[in-house]
Amino acid sequence: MRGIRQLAKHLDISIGTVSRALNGKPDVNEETRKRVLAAAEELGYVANQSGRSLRQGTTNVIGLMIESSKETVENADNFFLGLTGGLQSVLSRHKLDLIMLPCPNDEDPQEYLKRMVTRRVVDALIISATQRIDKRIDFLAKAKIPFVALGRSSSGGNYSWIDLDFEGVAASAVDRLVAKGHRRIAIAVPSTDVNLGYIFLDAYRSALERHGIAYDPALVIRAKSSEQGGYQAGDELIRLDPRPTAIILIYELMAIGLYRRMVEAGIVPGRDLAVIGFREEPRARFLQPTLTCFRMSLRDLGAELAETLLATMPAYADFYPGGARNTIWPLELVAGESDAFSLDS
Amino acid sequence: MRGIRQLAKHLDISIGTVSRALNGKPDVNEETRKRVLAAAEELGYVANQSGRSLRQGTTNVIGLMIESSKETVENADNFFLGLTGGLQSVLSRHKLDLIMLPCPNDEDPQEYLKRMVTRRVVDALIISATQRIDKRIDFLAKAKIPFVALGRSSSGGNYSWIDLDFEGVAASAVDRLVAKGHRRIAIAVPSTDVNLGYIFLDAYRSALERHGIAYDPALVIRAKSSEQGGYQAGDELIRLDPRPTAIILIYELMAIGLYRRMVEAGIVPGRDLAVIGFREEPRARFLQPTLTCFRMSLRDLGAELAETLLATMPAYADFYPGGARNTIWPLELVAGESDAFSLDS
DNA sequence: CTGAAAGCGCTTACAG
DNA sequence: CTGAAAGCGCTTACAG
Repeated sequence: MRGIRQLAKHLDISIGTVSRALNGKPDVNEETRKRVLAAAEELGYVANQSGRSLRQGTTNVIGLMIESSKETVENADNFFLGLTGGLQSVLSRHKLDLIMLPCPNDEDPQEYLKRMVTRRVVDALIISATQRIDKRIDFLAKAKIPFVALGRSSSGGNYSWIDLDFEGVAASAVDRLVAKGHRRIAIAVPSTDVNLGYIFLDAYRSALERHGIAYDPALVIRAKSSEQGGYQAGDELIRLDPRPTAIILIYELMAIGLYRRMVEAGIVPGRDLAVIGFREEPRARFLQPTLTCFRMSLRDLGAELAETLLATMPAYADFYPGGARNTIWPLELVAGESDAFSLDS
Repeated sequence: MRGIRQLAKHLDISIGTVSRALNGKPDVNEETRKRVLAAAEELGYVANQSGRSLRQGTTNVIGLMIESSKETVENADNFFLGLTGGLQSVLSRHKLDLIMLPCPNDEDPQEYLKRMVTRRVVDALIISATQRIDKRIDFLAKAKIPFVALGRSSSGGNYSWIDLDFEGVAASAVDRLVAKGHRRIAIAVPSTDVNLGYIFLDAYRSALERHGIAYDPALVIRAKSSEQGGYQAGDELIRLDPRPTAIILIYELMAIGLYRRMVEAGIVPGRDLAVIGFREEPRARFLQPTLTCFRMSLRDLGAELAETLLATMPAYADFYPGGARNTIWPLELVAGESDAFSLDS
């Protein structure tokens, strides 16, 4: 007998009025509202979410799905935690809460998603690590669950997504290296089916062709997106003959492993090999020579994700007009020393 | 009219029976159960969680609270994601789901916790980053919400916690350094009020005294638990006169910044300065010389956390007898090259 | 401006 | 073994 009923009894007032007062409905006497608010505060009353959800048909919770596969865990860094601040800054305007949904390794991501969605734990979802073919997108679209994807995919039709500007990064990395005289430019891409690998590689290829440099599949190194992967990529790199004079990494932490392999081989990054990383990262900031890479605000990206998501939710679409949105998120070059030399050829 | 009612109508059976069949209650005809399960699968029916929660009074969801302050975001690494696998491996046995609750920076952790708890979004909680005085613990105890803390605190009475073996780590680090002839051993501890800083420092102090070495407050360097912090700690270290010959870091990523500062100063870690880090970390694995540090399984820790939590929940206590538990989680020394020299004195 | 009542989707005593 | 009914805690038309 705790809950709104008890609070109402305490105030000697009906539960309907209590509810209206608490929820800021206009048709409540200001005096009454104050009394209700004060009593709620005093007794520590907060509406039971299950009761609300059941009645309203919404949970007021937004889920951020995370695939906690071994590789993700090692590499996600604090990418996701970095997003939460921005996401919450927008969601809190609408009294929506954010929860993170870590998909267990041994559960199929689509099954997990389906379970969370059909159980109605969340009103809407943010998914990430989109695969080239991603069944989750089709499922969410079919189930009419509002969602936004962090990452493009070939799946689905007209859905909202935000993706990093892989094209811009690849183009500006290649441009920069070519301007410094490089012609044999290697690239490290993920060994998995994650869509960004394809996009990045395509963009690299186009950029090369724009400069009249033939695309050479031998210079594409597939590696894990980790330090270990960077070490392995370095290993492959030094075996290439003739050796590339530059390498573009899709994942900045690879630089740490790559540097280490280079040093072992007596190759000095920034002098014998130009290196360009991807996202600027506190962890890579201490590399020597400093890494040329690209900067973005995770917080701003989080906020944009939230707004894009809300735009797809009928209840909030009015605040964020425009409907389904597709955004390419720009990154800004941060010049370091790792590619600060020119080739004398 | 979707939901269990629709499913029941489809099967031409009562909703009560459908519910019992779905929930594995014994008093259901096997034939009926099969039909229900098949139909549920076919129609993609999953019980609405709000309905269940409201009726049962439980959500079957366990929350892992994360404070996403700027410092945590930069430093948490994948500590939390690393825990989720182990947590889920245990929780899934009881059909409990895990969600992560990121507390916004601008919200008081206790208020956030209170809101989540009173709204009944979760049945129980795992909290971390315990402060020396942590109001959350008192609140949860008073509200009778089952919880387990990752980290000890001076707050609260008899509650369940698991904490890393800071005493063991400090003792074995000091023992090892003393055995190699070090007497001036510095230590880097967090600049915040997080409880582990106090525990670690106390243990370091006792270990020194055990070896008859006087405790010197000047050798205690307060720094942020990050690479930047490591760099600053290094900066302070080289200003100390006489300079310490060894340093123990409470956070392994500090080693990256520390190394960098040492190299700038012409001091070679592993030759001129002995360094011992804390938790082994993929990120620090590529340091040269390799870092002496301590190993633990995040997955196992997650599993232990889950079992400890379930032991405090009336509905599950039978499976995990023993009541409130306090566990010191051991770490195993991984010898590296960063302290592999002896002082000739 | 307020109260009484319906009903969101489920589970679970209670009859039979 | 099954069905009919109550009720979990809320919000919201509907009267007044």
